[in-house]
Amino acid sequence: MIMRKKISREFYNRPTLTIAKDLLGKYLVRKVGRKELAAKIVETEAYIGPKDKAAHAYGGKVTNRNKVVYLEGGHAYIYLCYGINWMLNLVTKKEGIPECVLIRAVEPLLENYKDPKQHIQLANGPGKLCRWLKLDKTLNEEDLVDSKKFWLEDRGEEIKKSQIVASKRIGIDYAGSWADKPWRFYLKDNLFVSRK
DNA sequence: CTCGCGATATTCT
DNA sequence: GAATATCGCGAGA
Repeated sequence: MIMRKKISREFYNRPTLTIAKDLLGKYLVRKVGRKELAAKIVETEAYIGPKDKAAHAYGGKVTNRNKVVYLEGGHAYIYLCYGINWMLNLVTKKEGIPECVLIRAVEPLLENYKDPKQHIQLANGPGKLCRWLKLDKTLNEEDLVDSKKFWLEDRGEEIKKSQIVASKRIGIDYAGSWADKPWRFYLKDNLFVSRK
């Protein structure tokens, strides 16, 4: 018997760095037609609002793209990067505070698979996990607390503090000293994280 | 194995 | 017009 508890609004109304760490070991559930895809989160990055040069909301600016980040915690912020890859973010904190957590890698839950190597390759990167979960702009601005298509679950997995590794974020060298913040978190020794 | 680069579309200057 | 929170391929070592 697997415990399946949908994550509620309160979860998202806490400090963003805390949420980024707590998300490890939680599950994303995505409903496509009759099928349900589930994947365990193994890697995240925090983006802290107006003061974080690497964040889209740096300086408190609002654009058509990033306005979703200003919504109440629990919404999905999905946008296109490099014209090809969708990125999944979870909005945190109250309305008006533009903070979010980028989901960088997940472990797909599969009943059977032939090649373990392929299994790992399915979702070990922010663009790939969106492809696997069939996430695109139609899911942007989706409220994950209410949604019937896409939400998060706690399946009772406990992650010990010693299993969480903090490191620098990836792909944001343009952000100067902000690029050095240890705001990327992943599960130690997990094969599904995007990079070592 | 590592490295370099092109794809491709949305956004901002 | 330039930049971008990436990916996958192909060349070379």
